[in-house]
Amino acid sequence: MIDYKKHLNTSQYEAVKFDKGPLLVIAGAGSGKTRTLTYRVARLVDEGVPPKSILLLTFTRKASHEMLQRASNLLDDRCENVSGGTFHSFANTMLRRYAGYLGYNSSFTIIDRADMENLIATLKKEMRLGEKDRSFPKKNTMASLFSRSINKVKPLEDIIYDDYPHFTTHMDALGQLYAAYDTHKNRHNLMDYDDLLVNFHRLLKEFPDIRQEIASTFKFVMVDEYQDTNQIQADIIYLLSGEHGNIMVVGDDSQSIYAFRGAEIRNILSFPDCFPGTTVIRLEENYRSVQPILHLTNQIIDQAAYKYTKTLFSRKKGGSCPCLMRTSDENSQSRFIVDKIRDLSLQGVRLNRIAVLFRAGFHSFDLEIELGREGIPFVKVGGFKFMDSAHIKDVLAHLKVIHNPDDSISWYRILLLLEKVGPKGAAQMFNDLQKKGGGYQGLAQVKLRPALAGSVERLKSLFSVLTPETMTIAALGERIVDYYLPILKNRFDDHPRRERDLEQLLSIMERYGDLEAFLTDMAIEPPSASIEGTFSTGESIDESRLTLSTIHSAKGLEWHTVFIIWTLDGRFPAMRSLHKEDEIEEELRLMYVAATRAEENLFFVCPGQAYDRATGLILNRPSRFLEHIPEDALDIRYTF
DNA sequence: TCACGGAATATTTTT
DNA sequence: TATTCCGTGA
Repeated sequence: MIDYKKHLNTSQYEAVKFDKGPLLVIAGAGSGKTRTLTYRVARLVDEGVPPKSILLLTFTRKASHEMLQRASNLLDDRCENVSGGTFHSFANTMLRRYAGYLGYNSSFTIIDRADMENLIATLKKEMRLGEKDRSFPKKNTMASLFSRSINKVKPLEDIIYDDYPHFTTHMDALGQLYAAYDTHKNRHNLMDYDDLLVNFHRLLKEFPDIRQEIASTFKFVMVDEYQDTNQIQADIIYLLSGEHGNIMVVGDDSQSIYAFRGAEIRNILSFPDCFPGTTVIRLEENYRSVQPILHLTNQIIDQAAYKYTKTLFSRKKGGSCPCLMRTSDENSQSRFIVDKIRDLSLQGVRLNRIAVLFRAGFHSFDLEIELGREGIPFVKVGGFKFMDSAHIKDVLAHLKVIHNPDDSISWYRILLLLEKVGPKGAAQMFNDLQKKGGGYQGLAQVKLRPALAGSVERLKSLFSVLTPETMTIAALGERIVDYYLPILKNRFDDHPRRERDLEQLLSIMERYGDLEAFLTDMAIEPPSASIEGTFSTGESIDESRLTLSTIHSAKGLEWHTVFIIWTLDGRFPAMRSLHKEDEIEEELRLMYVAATRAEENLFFVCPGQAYDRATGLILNRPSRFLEHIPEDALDIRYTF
């Protein structure tokens, strides 16, 4: 028997014991949110609710894994069978089953952000839009624009007018591109991340009996990080649980920092209106930080205009006052941190208990150089992704066309690898191959210029030996890698390292028996960024490294000592957010998230002045979020 | 039409 | 840092 009362505080216990109906848990930073969800899952299963009928939705695979793992440890293995996962993976599962209803084939391919961008860029070129126009948005920006329009459920025009007014001149072209992008996906059986949600939502909305079927399977619905849900996700939740109303959502409005991706803080703020009769429980005891840090973070978040009021408190005694350190310039900021880290090491604080956080990836460049010079080992998180590297994508493309022969993106990628084949050539060949019936049978019949014959022959013979019916995935992968190695060596100077990555990929393939499952996982639940082999060249994978991270990537984590750099007004909050009220609010919440990562020591660092290229202004004041904090909460010092 | 080199440029990113 | 875009020569 689990002794719930003993392991939980009063509010946590109340949430865990809560039975039926809508429940909103406002879980402050470090207040045991995961613990509460975990215990509730265990409790339900413990009391005989079939695990399959519990749906637990999260934003990351890691979070969902961790919770079910911990629930299993509490109770038993039954907890592993709880339904759910990430929103995207759940949507995917349902869509594979019902794709036909939406005019899709169930072997659709999921395309990632890079694929999305490349497809848009190719279409732009084909349609000859914005040629040689420097003011035309970059592919990255276009992808954001389109995605934003979907996630905010707003027409593209509104997005452009409101958020990207400098692109209004390109309105028509962008509209055409958007339409072309959409048609292309439909025609080639492709779905991007947004489509997974949108189409699942459509399925529930447009086919009531299917909704009924799905909704009746899940008697208890739980959602983690509710403040990060967007409109579509909230609608999905409503459609799934509106009828029985057994819905528990957990989140912290003060930590909503994904509005730029469509997250709607309104979802959590107005949850009680959506589900009448909602019980609200607040978790306000913080188990992470010492009281002086909470004293400060409470004051930071007090400046927010819209929020659920809550005041975090801690029983952790001691700790010193957080400090704002003003330095002369960027480099002295870096040197301050290096010195301080030296001090801390002498006091016995290990490097992996320290983090430096910043607003944007490039804010740490100078520091990285300084750390390198001083020989202080560090990891920068959020940067490089295993799955994004070209060589991995190249190999995967060959598998993808086996599963979905219409996958134009992968075909392009494959064909572009051939010598003397560029964008034009690839487009031509892909067209021909589709006319001949598509897929690799189509490829076999394509007639070619003699100059190309050689390399294409090799590709044809590769496909002729790839027989998914009789071969394991790893075996397919091996053939493909054999074929690909010469290309790899030709293209990349650092091929030895990349070759090792491919070995890794092959060993991941060993774990799968089903091609579709493998490809889906690689798209929406890829292996974590720091795959072994990428870092471990000789030296042991010593976990004693300093962490450098964007604040976004630091959410949910904690360290003994935290430095927040570039807390200069104009950098943080960023210049571009200053004229929009809700964007400033989000910057404030971001500052709050950053500061609440610290357990014992918290330093804000602010270089004396910096030039802002975009506006031509000299920035020289500390962040406005820190300016009005009384002296007893924030200690201001100078290192000139 | 392709391949390559150099210059310019930059929010944040769970899927 | 690293990615993207453009101009050049083959």
